[in-house]
Amino acid sequence: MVEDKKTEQKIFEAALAVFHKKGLNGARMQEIADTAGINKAMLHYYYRSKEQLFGQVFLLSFRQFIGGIVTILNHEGSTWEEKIPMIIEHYASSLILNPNLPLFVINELRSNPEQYLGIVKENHIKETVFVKQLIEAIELKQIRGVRPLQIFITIVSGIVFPYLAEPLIKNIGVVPEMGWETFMEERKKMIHEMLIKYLKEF
Amino acid sequence: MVEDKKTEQKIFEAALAVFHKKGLNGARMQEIADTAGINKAMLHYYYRSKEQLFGQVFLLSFRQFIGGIVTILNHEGSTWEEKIPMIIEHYASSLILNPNLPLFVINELRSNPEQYLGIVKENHIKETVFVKQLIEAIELKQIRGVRPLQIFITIVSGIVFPYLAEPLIKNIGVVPEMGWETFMEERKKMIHEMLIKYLKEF
DNA sequence: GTCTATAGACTGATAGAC
DNA sequence: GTCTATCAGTCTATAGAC
Repeated sequence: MVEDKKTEQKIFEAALAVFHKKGLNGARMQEIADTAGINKAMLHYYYRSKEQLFGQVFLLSFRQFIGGIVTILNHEGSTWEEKIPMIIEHYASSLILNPNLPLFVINELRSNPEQYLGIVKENHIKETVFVKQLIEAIELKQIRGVRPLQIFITIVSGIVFPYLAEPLIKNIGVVPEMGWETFMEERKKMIHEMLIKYLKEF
Repeated sequence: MVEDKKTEQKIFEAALAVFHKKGLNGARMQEIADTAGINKAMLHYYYRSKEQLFGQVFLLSFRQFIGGIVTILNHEGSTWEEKIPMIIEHYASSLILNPNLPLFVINELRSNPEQYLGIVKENHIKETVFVKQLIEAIELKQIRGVRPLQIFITIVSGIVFPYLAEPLIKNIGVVPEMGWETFMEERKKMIHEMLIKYLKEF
């Protein structure tokens, strides 16, 4: 229980990679074992079943997906206006590191909505600093009276969706010519400007 | 080949429903047969293999997802400004009828990017009337100089993403209190106003 | 065309040697 | 802790009767 964290960790990292790419149904225990560079039997030795291994992978993935953002939303040292580019930047950079994460979380959450309901509900954004700052700004008539959730979803949609639909977007438009990175840089700038303009000029 | 389109069609409709909900890996031929109300052997009689049945389902689904929108984008009798709410309304209403379609298409496109590349490339939006109208408006300095693809993706993101992340959104915010329909009506209005304001006032 | 029965392949899980 | 060998269950696909 103390020594040999190594194998257990190798398995978990391999499971993360394979599950993220193939999902629960598409993933094979054999492939996870191969990726980890060990035998299939070890997966069961450390994690009992595929389902349990998956459960742990999902839990971490979900917290990774939603957790980082909550930290920003609750940041005390910045205004709501400063937080918007922070949120944009957070998603954009974490998606480069882990482009499969959002689709993985969304998919498995959709196949088993009730099973993971508890974990999801832990992450209410209603009580965050960001939302409180927006509500206050609305009351002071500094910005338009839009529901904070709508503002939040607009940011997340604008950045995350293109990554979900990447194989689609790359082939229906001009992305090949300009490059994906340039495309995403344009997007970040556009969403930021658009949102600020909409909120402040009314 | 002439008579008995009935069984073949029943199978196909069942396959649509099951594949959309469970994906290629999650779907079972048995479940499709049960849904269609016939025997499992009939699936192979009409469609040879699971893979072939899936291929036909995907093809129709993809065209359904992208085809309707291309018609709007190529509508001659409306300005770019009129088309924006049309696009929003199109996605919003088709998603109510078929909430699993976008995730299905995105998922299977991501697992086999190269296999369906040909079908995707058929649907370039570069040459559409909508894009030409936007480019013309940009040249006449009527609107801000934003890449048309960015405008299009902003609309699609804003409407489609909430449906993808529905189980997430419903539980992190205030949606339960206000209801999903109200939430989406607010979104449609917000995206429309935000985009027009951003494009026209610069 | 439609069914039942079953073959054949794959996969998650475990037993048992080391 | 780690491996090989294998079981038991599941799923696609087909053979064959009607």
